[in-house]
Amino acid sequence: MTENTQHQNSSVPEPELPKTYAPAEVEGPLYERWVDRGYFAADAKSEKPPYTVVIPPPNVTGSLHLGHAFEHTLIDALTRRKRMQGFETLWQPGMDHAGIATQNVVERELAKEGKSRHDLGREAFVERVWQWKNESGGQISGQMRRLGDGVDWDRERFTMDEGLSQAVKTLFKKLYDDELIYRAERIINWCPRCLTAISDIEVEYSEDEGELVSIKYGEGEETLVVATTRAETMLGDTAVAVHPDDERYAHLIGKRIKLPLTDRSIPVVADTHVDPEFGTGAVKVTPAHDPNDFEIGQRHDLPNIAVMDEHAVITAHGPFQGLDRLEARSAIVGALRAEGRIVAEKRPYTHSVGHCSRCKTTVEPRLSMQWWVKVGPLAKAAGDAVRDGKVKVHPQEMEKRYFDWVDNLHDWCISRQLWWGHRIPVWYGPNGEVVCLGPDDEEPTGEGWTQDTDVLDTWFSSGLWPFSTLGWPEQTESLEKFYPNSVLVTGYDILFFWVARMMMFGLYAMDGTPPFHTIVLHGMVRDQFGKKMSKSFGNAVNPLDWMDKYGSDALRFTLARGANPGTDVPIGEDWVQGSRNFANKIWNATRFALMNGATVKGELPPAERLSATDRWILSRLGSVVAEVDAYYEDYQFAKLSDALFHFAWDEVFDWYVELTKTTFQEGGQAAEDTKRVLGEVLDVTLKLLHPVVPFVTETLWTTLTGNESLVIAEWPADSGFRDEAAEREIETLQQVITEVRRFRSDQGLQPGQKVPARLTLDGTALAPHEAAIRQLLRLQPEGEGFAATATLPVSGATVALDLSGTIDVAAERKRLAKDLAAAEKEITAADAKLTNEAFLAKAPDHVVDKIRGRLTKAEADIERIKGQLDALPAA
RNA sequence: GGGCGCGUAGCUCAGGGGUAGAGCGUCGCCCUUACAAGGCGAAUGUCGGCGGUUCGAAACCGUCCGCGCCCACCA
Repeated sequence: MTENTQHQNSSVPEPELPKTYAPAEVEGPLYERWVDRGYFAADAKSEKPPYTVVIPPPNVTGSLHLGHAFEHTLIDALTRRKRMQGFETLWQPGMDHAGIATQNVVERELAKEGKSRHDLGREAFVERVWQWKNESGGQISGQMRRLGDGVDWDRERFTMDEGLSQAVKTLFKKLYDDELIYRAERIINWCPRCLTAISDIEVEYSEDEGELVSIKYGEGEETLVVATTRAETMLGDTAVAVHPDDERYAHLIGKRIKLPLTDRSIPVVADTHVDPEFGTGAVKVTPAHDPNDFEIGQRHDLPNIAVMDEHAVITAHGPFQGLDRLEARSAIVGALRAEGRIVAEKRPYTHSVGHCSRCKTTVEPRLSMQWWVKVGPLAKAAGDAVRDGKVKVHPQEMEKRYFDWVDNLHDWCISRQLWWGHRIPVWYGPNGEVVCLGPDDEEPTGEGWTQDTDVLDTWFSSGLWPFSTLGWPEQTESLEKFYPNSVLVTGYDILFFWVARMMMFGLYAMDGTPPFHTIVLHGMVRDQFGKKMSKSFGNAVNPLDWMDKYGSDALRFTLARGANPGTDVPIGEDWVQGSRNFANKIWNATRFALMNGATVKGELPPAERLSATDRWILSRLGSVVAEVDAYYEDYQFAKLSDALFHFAWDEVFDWYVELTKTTFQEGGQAAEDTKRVLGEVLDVTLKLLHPVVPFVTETLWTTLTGNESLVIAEWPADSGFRDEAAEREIETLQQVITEVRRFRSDQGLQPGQKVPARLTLDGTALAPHEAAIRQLLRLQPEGEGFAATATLPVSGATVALDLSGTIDVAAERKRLAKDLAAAEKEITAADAKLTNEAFLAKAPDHVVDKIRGRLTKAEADIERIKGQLDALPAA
């Protein structure tokens, strides 16, 4: 006891580490130091092999949520490890202009001032958005710094900046010239609130309650009944369609019938699209307001009559003009009822209704002139790149979704009737000229020339992100060095929005080179009960709150630990706290090591000279390095974090460190050797942990080694050292100690209470560990008048404890009886197996051996337990 | 209507033909001089139901029940 104290005071100075782990103080100064030293700067001229990952650009509108923190943790861990492995690493930062989202936010700001964007005009409005972007864009960068994202800030890009805008124009022009972009009038998804077209995937469908009404069309003999949920569109009907084989309506096909509430008559057409089994088998056809009807209209050369404007307000002349679509619906049904044309009253009907993904307004299909990307050849190439194995998808199950999508893709509507975004580079001349400008072309200045007023879908520019950020279309050194990207890490929710588009554009613009080799799709962050996080539900968490409270390391570790491939990640505050506790544990263990002279200086002592304890931990360390590497290569973040957690805490801190205490007390060469081994184990463990928990490991490692930074340290290699004999020996030691501890606990002995004991270890593997056993179990030398009242034979050795009559015999009998029953059950089970000929004939040898071993052990246990029972004093 | 996935300890989830695992939580003892943000010990599950394959099934197959997600132009 006193010796130990002396040892600390005399030979080793107090470590520079504060006694208490305070995450905020540890993390505070590190990040800017890393940036200032240029660790994260990617050098295109470097000889090192490149490793590139782009940030999925967050919307400038916002701040980062836990989903970003999660994604960034994964990307940062990957790139930090690669950097340590000697790659020239580029973690590309930047933001997305997020067309509709941003415009909506700024319009809301304006609304507070009682203005609309039209009050400002286009130019002033766009100016206002830029202003807003410049004011709020810094938030995200601050959060990324706090998280520890090792990005190259000098390369930060924005999808609307000058260079990227040039890239957008270049690609548009190329696609246009290749006739892969065209302009056409089609039915599109229209948001009557955002006042723009949106693409198919920007529509979210939900099962909504509607009402189906049946309306009688026609006069006299020539009538039929149609069913609809959208009565208001009847004003734009230009036909009724029936199935060609439907005998009920055969006599009407080709005839014209009267359209109620109007003075028009419309034809009855035969079209196989109609399902005779559904409803009445007759469908009203409104080509201007329904995509199916539009196609029927095309087939039968029907006119398109639009009856609503961009606000979904009725424009058709008559009593309904000016009514909103919903008001019009009930008004029209009312009018029809008055005419006696409602043959079956409204009945509830659940059907799929599309909503704008931005504002949830019900989408109105609308006939409109828009710009389109002809996706056929692009999507084919995007599918093939994955099919051919040029691009790998993790987890692989997601491939199927990807194929389903790219193989069944409709043309992509890329024009938006917004002001914020990349303006379509097409000009119209006074004599009907249409000119698409490239990035270097002069804008036409003559009388009557105007530019297309639409902007591009925001995903058009994000589709170029893997190469536009590197300077494309210029053939820059960076493009040469860092394209294609190594891996893309993003959520499965934007597989179609973003990943597939990058694949299409990357392959197209970069001569068939896919934008990345590997796609890693992660899940969504959820709350601790697995519920989706949302502001309205009140379970959304600001990552900064938890980082302030527990540290970025703790948040990162928790997120990494939950990252099972492709699955959603639940997270709760308790878990972050648990990770903070882990960081604290690492902190304290390292402090202990430093106080006891752990070192990384000099060669490791030769294995022959090392104790079994040292050989065991070095053997385990090698295995863990290999294991962690394998998990990294397979993007198994949860597995690698968990492996490190258990190795560090259970094996290094709870066992190895405890065992070194005895060695350090005894001193001598063994202690010197152990100082070096302990230093080695911490050195490697901190390196392995660094990509996930960069801050605390940096502080501890630089203190331990005196080196500049862990960020640029070399990633550990598996030493290849394995010592199975030592591993078994220490395992036995652990079993003995656990067994005796359990006995002590059952006996109600206080942990600190010393007990006189006699150990008989001669001839067993445990002989060299007597001092450690005594220390860990608080066993004293037997002393005078030693009277053993409990003897535990374990692994061939015995531990006799002098409990001087205080033993709780009843408790011990109970425990032993339980153990005995378990062992007997084990024997019965093993016997049954080993006498089963079918089993013996078919089971592999190692299984049979295992069962035999189990039998032997159970038999030995029974002997031991009987001996213990016999040795117990009478109750 | 198609496709994918999931139902394992109180909660959240790993595992995956050969004696049921982790984190958090629970119970008991302890401020043992790195750490109470800690140590030691303990309890807890007919691995959704039913069939089948197998020497052996929580795992493989079939089926049913319950959940989730993605896709789809059925008025």
